[in-house]
Amino acid sequence: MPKLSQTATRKRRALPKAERRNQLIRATIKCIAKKGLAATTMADITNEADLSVGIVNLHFKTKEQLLIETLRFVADEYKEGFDQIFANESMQGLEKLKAIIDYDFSPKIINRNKLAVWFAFLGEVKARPIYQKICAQHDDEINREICKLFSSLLSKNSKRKDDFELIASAYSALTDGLWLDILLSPRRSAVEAARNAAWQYVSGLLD
Amino acid sequence: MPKLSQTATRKRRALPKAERRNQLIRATIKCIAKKGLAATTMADITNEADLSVGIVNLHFKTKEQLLIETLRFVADEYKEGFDQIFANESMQGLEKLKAIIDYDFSPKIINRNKLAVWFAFLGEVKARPIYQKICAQHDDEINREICKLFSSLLSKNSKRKDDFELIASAYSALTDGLWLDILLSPRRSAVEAARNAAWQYVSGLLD
DNA sequence: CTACTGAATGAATGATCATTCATTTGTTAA
DNA sequence: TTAACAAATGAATGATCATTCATTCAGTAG
Repeated sequence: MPKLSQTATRKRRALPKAERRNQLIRATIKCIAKKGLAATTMADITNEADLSVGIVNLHFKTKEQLLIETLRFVADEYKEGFDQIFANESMQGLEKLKAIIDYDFSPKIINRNKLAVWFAFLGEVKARPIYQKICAQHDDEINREICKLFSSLLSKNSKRKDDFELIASAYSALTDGLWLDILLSPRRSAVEAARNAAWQYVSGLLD
Repeated sequence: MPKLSQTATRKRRALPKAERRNQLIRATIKCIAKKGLAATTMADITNEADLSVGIVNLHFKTKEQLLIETLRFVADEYKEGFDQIFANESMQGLEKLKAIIDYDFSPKIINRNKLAVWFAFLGEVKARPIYQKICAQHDDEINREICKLFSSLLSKNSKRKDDFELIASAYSALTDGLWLDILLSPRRSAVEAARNAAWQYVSGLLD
């Protein structure tokens, strides 16, 4: 039985469920970036959110569930911005690819906390099929779009027109690798250099 | 006080220290690949090695130390093979780069357990400076060599000769991204495709 | 104001796990 | 053969942590 009246400085306010869940997910992202996936405890997360320990089990059934939804949150956020660009029919071909590159290295995506979360989960993928599934779902759709884009971009390039699938996966791998680079060595210049590297790869293909 | 005589089926044999340490590191690699870095316990590791729980603290002071040396093991192993190729003076320029690509996608390096270990640690880098340091140490040296290589390869290419640093980091990022790809979707064809993608990138630069 | 609802709290619980160390066993030098 | 040493064992310990749930409290309908 809890003590009767603590000197509780905490203000209690009921928030819409969706907002509480978001608040907890944001706290989880911060904690994973700060302490790592392995070392992040429920107490860390609820402290970061300035809430009580019991609350995770109220809004998410378990810690595992919170982690899964945190991964989904990060993945969905990326995909949403990506889809917006692809849905924009006023852009075509190279212009669209340029927009994707700008997006991939914009402050919205290049956020060290979120990059840390993304790679923390990727690192557990072999052991946790559920993480694998969440990542793969988006990757497949993205890959299909990128493939289409390169297919049309290269259709007039007799030398490379048949390699569009290989090129699309190289492009995606390059982006992943550059993100990892930024996470590992957060030099001020790294983001600009990464964007240039991605752009140079693409423009080199289209000579 | 331990019980006096179990029906112990385990054979006890003193092994040279270095061999026991290697045995434990190999078991750690297997466990991290199977259960993930977060979920791997000392009991898992010592079970996998068919040894008793106390042995890790005998040969490595703590679990953390074992993990650090496991990361170092994987990193060193890669670097050793890389250095061998670079030290071979009978290869030059493009031939050497081709050898590096072959090495990067050879069975020695493309081992899903080791890839899983590598990315598991990378995912914790932001939270654990020591992991960062171990990875960065090799990366810097490797990057310097790759830079030199591209610098000489591109020296006669007036269009790209000044971009060799950008190109070298794109090349390294591409390799990392392709490894990640292989870890995530272990299709039978992925390794061949990855090698081709890397090679295509390089040959595209040299037209 | 009162009663009701359900969000939020946090002490308590029980499970898991790294680490310790007294004891056992293999190895080797005398 | 034996004594001395070092390697290995694994039960016990204590720390950490996720989860539970009785209780508290804020908001609201009547």
